[in-house]
Amino acid sequence: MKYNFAKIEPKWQKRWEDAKAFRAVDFDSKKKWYGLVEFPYPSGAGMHVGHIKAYSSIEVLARKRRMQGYNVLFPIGFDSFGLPTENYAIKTNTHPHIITEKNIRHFTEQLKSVGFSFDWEREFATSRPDYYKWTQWIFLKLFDHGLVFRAKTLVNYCPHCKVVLSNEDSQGGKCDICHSDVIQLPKDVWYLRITEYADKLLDGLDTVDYPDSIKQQEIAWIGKSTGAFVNFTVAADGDESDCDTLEIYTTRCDTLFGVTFMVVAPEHPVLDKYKNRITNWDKVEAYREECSRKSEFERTQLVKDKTGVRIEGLYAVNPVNGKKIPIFIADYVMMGYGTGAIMAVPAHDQRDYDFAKTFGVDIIQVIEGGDIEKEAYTGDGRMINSGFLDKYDNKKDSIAAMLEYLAEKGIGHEGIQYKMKDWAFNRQRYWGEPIPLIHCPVCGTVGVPYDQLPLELPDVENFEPGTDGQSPLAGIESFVNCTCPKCGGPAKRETDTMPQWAGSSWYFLRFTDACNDKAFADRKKIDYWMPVDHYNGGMEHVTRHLLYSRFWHHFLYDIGEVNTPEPYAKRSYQGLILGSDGEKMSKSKGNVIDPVDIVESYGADTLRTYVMFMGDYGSAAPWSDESLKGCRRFLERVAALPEMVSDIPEDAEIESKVHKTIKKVSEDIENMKFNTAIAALMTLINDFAKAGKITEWDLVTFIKLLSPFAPHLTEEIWEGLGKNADGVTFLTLSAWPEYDEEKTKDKTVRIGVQVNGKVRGTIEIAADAAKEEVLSAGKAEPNVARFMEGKTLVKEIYVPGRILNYVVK
RNA sequence: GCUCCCAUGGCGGAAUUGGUAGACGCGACGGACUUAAAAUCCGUUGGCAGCGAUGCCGUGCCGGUUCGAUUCCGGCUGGGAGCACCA
Repeated sequence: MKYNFAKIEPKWQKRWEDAKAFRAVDFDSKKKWYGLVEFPYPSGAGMHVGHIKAYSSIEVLARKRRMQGYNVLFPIGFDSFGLPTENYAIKTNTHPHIITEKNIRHFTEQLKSVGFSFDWEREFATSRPDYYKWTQWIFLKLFDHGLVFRAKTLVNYCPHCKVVLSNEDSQGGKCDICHSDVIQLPKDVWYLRITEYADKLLDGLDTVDYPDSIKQQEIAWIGKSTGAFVNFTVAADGDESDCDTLEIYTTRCDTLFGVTFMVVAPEHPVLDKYKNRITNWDKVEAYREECSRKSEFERTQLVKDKTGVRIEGLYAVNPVNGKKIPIFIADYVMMGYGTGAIMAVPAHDQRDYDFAKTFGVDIIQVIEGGDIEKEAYTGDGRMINSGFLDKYDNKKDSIAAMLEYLAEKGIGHEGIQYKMKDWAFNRQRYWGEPIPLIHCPVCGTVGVPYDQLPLELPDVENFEPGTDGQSPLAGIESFVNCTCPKCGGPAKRETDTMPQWAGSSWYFLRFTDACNDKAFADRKKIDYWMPVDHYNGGMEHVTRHLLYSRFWHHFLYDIGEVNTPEPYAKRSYQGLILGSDGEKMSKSKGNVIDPVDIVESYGADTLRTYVMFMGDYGSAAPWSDESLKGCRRFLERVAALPEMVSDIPEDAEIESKVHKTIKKVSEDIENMKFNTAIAALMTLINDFAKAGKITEWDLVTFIKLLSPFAPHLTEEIWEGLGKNADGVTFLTLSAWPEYDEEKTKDKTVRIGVQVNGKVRGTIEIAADAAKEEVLSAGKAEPNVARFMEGKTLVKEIYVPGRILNYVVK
């Protein structure tokens, strides 16, 4: 058979589609398997070769599962709200809706050309009202349960995109979309109380099958720490009656006796309260001003050189020893973590130490060890200069003792802090889900009634965000003005939209029931399909999409809408495909590979096989046209296999090799070791070539094993064997081969024979040979005998089937 | 700075979790076919020495445990990812 992929591939894609071969059947009695890939953002650039790799793993598993008799749900949709489309709309003055639908058509065509076995009947896009109706519905549920709140705080703001960003969207101080520097602005924004779910998100990790790297990244992002809140007293010089408490958070409350000053964040409200008491207010205000102009990036640059201003006219009192200590304002203390104020222990904290050295504050050592003349000592040791704590010599005991003391005196208590912050949720942009809230002057903030959903995104003339920091929706009076659902009085709509991540936070649920207009999904269907059995996606989503969607799902579980707290039973990730130069693919470097070009010139099967063969699935690997051709050569040899089939009796040796390959390929696919699965098939075809002739069973088994990787070619061979006479008995739905364990075992084994740990020869022995027999066979090996001659045998080690080692002196 | 991960031929990568290092593919070299090239097929391919059998060296570096270490432990060096003044 000549390998004409250009003819074969569209032919089978059409036949599978016509026969609805990959349709998932709700409530089927077969065991369900739900495989998920991160649905694409339909950008104008079209599909990237990285999409192919990301989707191929679950594709291979899904095809194997169908052959194993599972009822498989392998869906696809589009995550179609977002800034790139909106920016393109502004540039071309075309409605984002039109651009989006066009891009979706393009993506669909491209995905189909690769032959992915998606159930296209469940396709949807997050920007369509019948979908975002339910995104809004879930938002309202969050609102009803007190998980949506508005607060004026310092927020991350991208001046380029003119939009407020969440912490997750501004990792490393850079905007997630345009990569420009993010600045901090005080702004009134909507938050989702994800911190309420911090513990559930942490604990849930123990119940799921995620790689450690993913779990650790989520744990680090959530950043749970246990410590203590302690109340210090602040008072004005000369007027002790004018006092207040200043609460701090610390993880080392046992060092309280070493506190020599306090530091508050520049934005701390205590400053405003004592404005009239602060004698150097000019300096304090100037410093505040200076800090507010710095970007997050600048603020984290000067790690060594601490800046700050001493607050004159105020002092604090250390609650454990009554000592008066100075208070400073400095930007190394953040308003967003803890209480925005710290107790400074310069002897045992390097930042406090640097600050104390710069400002000439006392340093009192309270833990023995190190050399505090040079640097802060952060290790463990015996407590000193610490009153009742001096008897303790480790931090666990001293912290426990101090906590007890604080509780007894009523000056502090144990507490928990998280690095993760609440999710800033509104965006001052057009192309997103309208936030279904109404501002009523009488009733306050009121949710849009559920029966009025979806709150449709109105058409606007101009998609450009307003210079006043408002969404384009703010300019549409017919949208803004409404009546309050509670009191019926005039009210105004919220005009901001939801962030990019809203639609993807629950999309996997929609796939269980994509067309439902009564609920986000039918509960029975959720119960049948959920949780997702295997979810593959990129590492870049671990502290964004993965965290957000787990949060929403935990919430939906808590209000009784879904059957499990965790949405994904198993998560994996793919490594990047780099350009042939080893660099990350980018247009500017000119090293981008377009999957469509590869499909056209080499075929989808070659592309699919290659991305799975390139290397370890989880690692980055550079693209190589030469290696791609190697996979093409392999498939051409496969196409020629039927010519080798003849009516001969099964050769025992070949049969054993086929059984071993069934085992190897089956196990490797389960372990996502796709490269070695394909290597095993290459080895087998080499063995076939050496044998010259093979049986039809050999061939059929081979193409079944290869089928998940190269479904079109193998389907064509299957048809050529007359196995698809009815037109619907597809190879890709046939039974996965089973192996006979007995036949994977060799009758004889070659083992290495070592003398003092060095291999000196090999012997071939019966697999079940007795130890005595093997030991004498080993000694008989001429080269081994040469190395043992004249020496005394000290020890003989035989690991059956593995190694034989003689220790001689 | 902290946390985690990684290091194997000219290249991508294998190695049954302590048991013959380098599977499979690419590239390279030699040969067949061809007027020629491409394609295809056959052979060789970690380094050094040797006609060869074979020997020595070899999984970033130094040391340890072990009959035996790519695998385990300690210490370096180099690279990657994440977090980043988190109190």
